[in-house]
Amino acid sequence: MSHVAVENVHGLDQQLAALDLSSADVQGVTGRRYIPPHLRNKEAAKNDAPGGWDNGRSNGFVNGYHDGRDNRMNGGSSFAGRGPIRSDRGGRGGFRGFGYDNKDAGGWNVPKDNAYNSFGGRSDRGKSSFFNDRGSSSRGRYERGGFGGGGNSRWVEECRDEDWSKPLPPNERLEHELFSGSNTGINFEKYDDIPVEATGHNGPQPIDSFHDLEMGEIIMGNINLSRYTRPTPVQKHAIPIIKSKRDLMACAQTGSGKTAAFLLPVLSQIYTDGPGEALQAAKNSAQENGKYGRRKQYPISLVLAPTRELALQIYDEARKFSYRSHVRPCVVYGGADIGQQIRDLERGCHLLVATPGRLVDMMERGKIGLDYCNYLVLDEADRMLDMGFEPQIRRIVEQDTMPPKGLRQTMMFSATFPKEIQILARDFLEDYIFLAVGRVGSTSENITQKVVWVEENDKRSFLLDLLNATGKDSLTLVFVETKKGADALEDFLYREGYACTSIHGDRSQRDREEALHQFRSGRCPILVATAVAARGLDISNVKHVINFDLPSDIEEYVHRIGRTGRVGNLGLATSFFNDKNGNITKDLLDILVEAKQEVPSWLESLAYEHQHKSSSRGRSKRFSGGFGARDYRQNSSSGGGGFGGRGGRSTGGHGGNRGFGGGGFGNFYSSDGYGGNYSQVDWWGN
DNA sequence: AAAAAAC
Repeated sequence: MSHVAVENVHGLDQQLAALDLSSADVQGVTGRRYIPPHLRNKEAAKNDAPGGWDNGRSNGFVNGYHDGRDNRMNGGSSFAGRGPIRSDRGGRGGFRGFGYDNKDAGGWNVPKDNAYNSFGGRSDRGKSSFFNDRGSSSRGRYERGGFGGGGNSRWVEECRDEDWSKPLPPNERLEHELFSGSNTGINFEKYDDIPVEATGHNGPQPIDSFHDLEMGEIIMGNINLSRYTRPTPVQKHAIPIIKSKRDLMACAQTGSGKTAAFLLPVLSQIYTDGPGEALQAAKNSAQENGKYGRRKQYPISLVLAPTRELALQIYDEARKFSYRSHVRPCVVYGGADIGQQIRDLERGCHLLVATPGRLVDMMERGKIGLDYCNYLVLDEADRMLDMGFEPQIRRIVEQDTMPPKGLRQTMMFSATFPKEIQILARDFLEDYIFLAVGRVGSTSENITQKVVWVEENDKRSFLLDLLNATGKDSLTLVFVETKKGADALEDFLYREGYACTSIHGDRSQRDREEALHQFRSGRCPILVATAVAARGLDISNVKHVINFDLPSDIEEYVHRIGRTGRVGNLGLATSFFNDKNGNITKDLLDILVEAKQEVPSWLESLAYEHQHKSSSRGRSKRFSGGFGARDYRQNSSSGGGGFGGRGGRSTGGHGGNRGFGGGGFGNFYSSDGYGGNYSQVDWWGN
């Protein structure tokens, strides 16, 4: 294989040295011969690794993981010598029953009970006999509740003549809970010159300040509490578009504030307009079904997301911006107790965040009616409309009681939006404005992107070196392609003494949420993840995203690395590339060039080879099968443009790699059997 | 040869 000849120039040691990590305290690189970290200092490990924490790495820290960290105390003696505890795994730490279980005991919606206190201060509310029957401990939570309060006639009366534009009284405890998070403020000042494209007739002027538009007392109050100073570029444009009741397809870079870009104007509009017909519908449902527990909710706004954790995250944002309002946000998603979710819905639901499957379930159970849903948001819209999700979206949007397009307002957001999916998306939009902030599908220049050649067998060793070079207190997100691969890598890292956890679709929802929590909190600063964590998740302090396995399409890559470098912060993304990744070569190269990143000359050469060997490759495979007769390939962004066709591109100037670009290197690869492989392989079948 | 999304 090609590796033989590459080794001297692009061996692991040289590549590591070139990575330029901030605390590049990488071992085993000094000598000529690369020594895998887990084979180094085996003797020393026995002596200087008390408790086995750093398992042979004697440079004083293991991934910034201190002996003094408090997770150590959770370990029983049985963990001596085995590394940190994974408190999210039942079998490992014996630690379950502390964290999540505790939360569970109080009901997963405990925070929402607090949210409901936003109705507090009205001592006359919700004192139904139903809740008063309960024991004192639960009454404390429920008696300030509002709409869900059981007695229907009272509830109906209370809902009458409410002015939704006026804030409800503050609640200090809830306010603290919602807004004490650390990184709510977004600093996007330096992006004023970002290119913006808005097409569609009569688009409104962008705003420059949150005060430029009348968003109402409640929204402005919550913006202040969130410490938002100025709108981000996507917010500047999307907010006035949504406020002027236009449909919208919006593309903006990862981490640029898309969630608030739709939540703020939608909620603002709901506060201004009030509940309208939805209130009457819920009232009727309540009257027809006298018993508590039979009521159907008619949300005014629906937000759909492709993963459960993202839905949860959007819901958490919605809680902030609905503080002190009459709007009660809810979230429903699979893998969690549906009974709990139903009970929560029945306490009132005006803005619903959902994953598609569970929402369909709720609709079929008669718990949710979309008849009065005036606002529909598809977050990560290209994912929501791809082959896996499209039927469910049509089921929800087109084949039920939701108002048709034109009557409802539809908004779509994503960082990537392949042309093929944009065409599909038009089915759901009416007279929409297309908004592109930055170039669609491009990456933030705040992210330093590195691509390194690593053979499969070297990946683990290389990963350990990267982890060891990562500073303390910074989070590292490691993406793999398969769920099995995630488990295997997590086990490996665990055995090597790293505080890590994992998230993927085969883990229980409880474990998934716990893993994310452990990662977010820094307790487990390494998270091994599949695509489930690629999109939308906003985790502060992710310093390094590692593509242990590169994804097969470039959109996935863009979203993955977008977990770092958010809201103006700097981030690092390192991708392991080898001859299994030929399918992404060209698109990856384009992304690197566009984001003004250093391009390894071997990647350039490979892209050139690839272009020659198979001209019709691109992202087409994702779209060629699933959409019937329509030709979605016509716009494939990866089809055109030859190697030499990229204007203004310098092929030299890549430092140490100079001299290996150009035809010679490429010829070497192809003569070595590399190229021949690629023209044949269809990556997930055929 | 995959991930995700309901039970």
